[in-house]
Amino acid sequence: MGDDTSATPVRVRNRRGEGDRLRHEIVAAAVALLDETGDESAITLRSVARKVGIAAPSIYRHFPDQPAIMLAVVRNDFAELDERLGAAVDAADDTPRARLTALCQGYLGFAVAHPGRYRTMFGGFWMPDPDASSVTAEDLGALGEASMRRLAEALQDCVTAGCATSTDVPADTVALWLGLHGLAHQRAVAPSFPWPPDIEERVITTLAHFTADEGE
Amino acid sequence: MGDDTSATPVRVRNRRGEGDRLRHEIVAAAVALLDETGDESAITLRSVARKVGIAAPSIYRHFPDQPAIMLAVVRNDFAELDERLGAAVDAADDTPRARLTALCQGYLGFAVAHPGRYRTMFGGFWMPDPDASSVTAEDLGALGEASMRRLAEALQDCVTAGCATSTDVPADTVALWLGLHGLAHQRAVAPSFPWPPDIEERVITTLAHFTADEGE
DNA sequence: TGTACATCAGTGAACGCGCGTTCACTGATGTAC
DNA sequence: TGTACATCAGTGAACGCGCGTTCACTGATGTAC
Repeated sequence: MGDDTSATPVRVRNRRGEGDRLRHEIVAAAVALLDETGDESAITLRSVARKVGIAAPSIYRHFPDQPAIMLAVVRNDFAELDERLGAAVDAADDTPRARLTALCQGYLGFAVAHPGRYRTMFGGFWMPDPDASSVTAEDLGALGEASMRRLAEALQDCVTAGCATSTDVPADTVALWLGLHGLAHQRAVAPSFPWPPDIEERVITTLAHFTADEGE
Repeated sequence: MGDDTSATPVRVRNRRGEGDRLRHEIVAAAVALLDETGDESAITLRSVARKVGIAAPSIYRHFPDQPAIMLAVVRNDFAELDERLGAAVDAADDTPRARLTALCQGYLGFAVAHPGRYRTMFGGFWMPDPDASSVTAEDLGALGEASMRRLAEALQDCVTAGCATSTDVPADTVALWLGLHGLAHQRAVAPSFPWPPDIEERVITTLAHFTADEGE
């Protein structure tokens, strides 16, 4: 009945030259599905199309296949993580130790705030077959490099300033990250486990090799 | 014609009272699928039935639904992990430090040997909806308790013997396990990452809080 | 200013697939008499 | 020892579902002349 006033939001087609806006809507809808369900398998081509309010084939104008949507989602999430880490460092006291601590806490905070995203980024759910999808191994390997670099620099600063002991900063950076990841991941996966209240501090302080002569 | 000698293995029906044997065949087939593909989503009710060589509905005589198969697989894997940890401790030198180290190495060795199993056990892929499946939260929570206890006891022995410093053994056990898990999990998920060669030793030694006065 | 036309954003119907699950069944095996 | 029968292990066909992807298309929008 020509119900323009219907409660159902009617999508207005983008104007010429603005077709790229749908791309962002698609990624945003996929991220929203992930946040709502906490389950990356809820992101299907058809569920995303439904969420955006378009026909399923319309997605192909913007993504070559379904894994390409996932890659866009994960890239988006890594960019947000890196942004959060940057903000955490900026807000911290200007000592190497405080900045490294803030970085680690920011990382863990991201995982607590977005467990579904964290599992999708780091959980290894999503290992697309390179022969059958448009996503390459290089696409995947490049993810998270920026955040790892932040961690390495912060730890190096601590060592240089003498507030952390490490004979091999790159290797200890990896070890520190593994501890953070183990905690972030397992809290996302098993939130009902009886986590010790000071587990964050315990993991960070131990793996950062902070020297004892500086207080918290 | 009447090819009893056919190359295709023809399943012989179990005799009366031996129907439980099929249950084990089903679990074994599911584990084999996991080992071959490294992907727990390859374990479907139908793929398992195909692997065993039975009709799909035959599974329902032994499992109420598909998640019940997964639970049986995961329980089987946790039992094997615990067995491996027991063997690792038994084979180690009889010092607390050597035994804790062997335990940690056994844990990591299991993950390297069976990355698909490890990801299925600890990856959080498989969080069945309790309303829609026969698997309960208690079923899941009980998994891995035995192995965690082993770790706690070994760390306590180290502290008692004075070869590790810890003011809170339960919490430090969790932290140690998180480091092991982070490494095991991330190596299973991203094997192409440039892992430092001594990363295992680095993680174990740091998180176990070993005292310096004893050599490797 | 008017109009034909190319371009662009998005659609609707259909495909084949594998999935979990149901139903009524088959036929061999052991058991009671 | 023979036989009727209950039990048990497993089957075959079918269901409805959501998926990714393809195809030929529609109709609004901007542009060239």
